[in-house]
Amino acid sequence: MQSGHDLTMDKARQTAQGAEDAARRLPRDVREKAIIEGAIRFFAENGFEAATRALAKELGITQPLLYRYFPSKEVLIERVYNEVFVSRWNPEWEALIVDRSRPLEDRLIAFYRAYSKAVYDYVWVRIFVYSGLKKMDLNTRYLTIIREKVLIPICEELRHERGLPDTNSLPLGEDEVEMVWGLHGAFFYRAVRRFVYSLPERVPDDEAIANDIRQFLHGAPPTQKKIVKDRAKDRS
Amino acid sequence: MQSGHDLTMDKARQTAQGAEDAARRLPRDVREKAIIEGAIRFFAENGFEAATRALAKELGITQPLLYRYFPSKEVLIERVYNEVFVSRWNPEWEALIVDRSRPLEDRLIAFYRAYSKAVYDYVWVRIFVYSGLKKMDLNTRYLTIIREKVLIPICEELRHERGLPDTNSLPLGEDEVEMVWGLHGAFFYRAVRRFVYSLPERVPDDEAIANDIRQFLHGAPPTQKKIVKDRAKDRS
DNA sequence: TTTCCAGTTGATCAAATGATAATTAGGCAT
DNA sequence: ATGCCTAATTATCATTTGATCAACTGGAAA
Repeated sequence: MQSGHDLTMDKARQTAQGAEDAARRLPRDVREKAIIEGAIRFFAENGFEAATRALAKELGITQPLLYRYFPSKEVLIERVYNEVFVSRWNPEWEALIVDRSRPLEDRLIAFYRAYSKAVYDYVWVRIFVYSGLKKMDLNTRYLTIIREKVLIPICEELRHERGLPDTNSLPLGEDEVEMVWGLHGAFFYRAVRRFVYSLPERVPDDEAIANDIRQFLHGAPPTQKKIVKDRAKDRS
Repeated sequence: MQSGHDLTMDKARQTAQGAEDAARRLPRDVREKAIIEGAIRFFAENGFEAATRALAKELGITQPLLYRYFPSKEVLIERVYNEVFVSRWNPEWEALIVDRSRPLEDRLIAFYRAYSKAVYDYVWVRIFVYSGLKKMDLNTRYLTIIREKVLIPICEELRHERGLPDTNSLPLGEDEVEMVWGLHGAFFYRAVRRFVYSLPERVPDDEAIANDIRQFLHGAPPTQKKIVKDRAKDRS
């Protein structure tokens, strides 16, 4: 098989070998970036237990070269985390949620659509789930931010929207926050279905998200009123 | 440290060593069961890439013994899947959803509470997510069942509830099913938060589930009516 | 051209891993 | 008590894995 191949391949191998060709002898920073981006895709696909040799192969380089750029696999993985998570959170989103010059429905749709552009992403979702299973505090920290910067503000806007007491006179109850976790779950589980369980996207995201929000806002008031009433009773 | 311990430990070690004592020389079927149950907990915690030696240590046995009971690691993992998934689906649940002698709200709350008893479980959730990341068709198959046996029936009940045309005269649209995926996502994401991301259970499950359902049922009609109306228009 | 240096590779190590074979030892039937 | 059957262990193998090091290479500077 492949008889006489070797001679003709010898030339070709230099430009296209393995999955992607990796133009030999790159400047340091270019090669470093190539490794990181390759590592992101590779670990998102195969998990962090996957072998560095396989990563190198996919990059079209040899395995020891990785160690010229990163002192250990662990450090490389750390870099992958940073690259994927740190710069995908846009602080403007926080202001968007509490901008009372617009209807709440518009704000929430705008926020979750914008957020989906950053987060409905193969690499993001899988690396987030992988690191969650590994019990990295990264996830806990991230979800704490979600809670503080997204869910609780939404709770407060909901209170305001319905003319209910603000959170100073009546602190938020866990069940109120849990209610909004429901919205967030509907939103995030869509990405999990697609990127973890490989189910197809059957409804365009923007449409599905708008439905999520409308449904949430229509459904919330009764639950919310009940919760607040119960809490007011408990406190007397 | 531990001076003179060795002598007294010698006896104790026979009954309690490592994490759990593993009473030497068990009958074949008992040991087999012990291995499987240990493997379930072990792989749920550490993922399927984890080493068989670590598993053996946790079981209080030696690693080669595993191979007296299972020809390969892969076969053992297969057994773990079966043990965790096959027998946790209760066909009675399907009947419960479509039992029109009860209010839909009651049925859905009853179903999701019962389902949560089987599925809000450290082992179940983590193994399901692990196998999803590995792209086992197991997950796709399972979620197909969820779709057919749970989500679509709920859609049909919703149509009936609101006096809308049944699915024979107007087939279900993907967006209608997607809407119910939202409920399911709120439900399942609660378990992911707890067992994958290690967030605390802040609201009792039964209560949170009842809120999910009530909110869903209050929020669904407008969305649903809009969807059905749009579809009727498209078909003309 | 020659020198030099940074990018890259091939060879290799030590530890870990899945798996196997030979050996030991516990408990039941006789 | 004795001997047999088989559960369980010890020792070991081949492969894989993260990591290291000396040698090679190609282009820019002298």
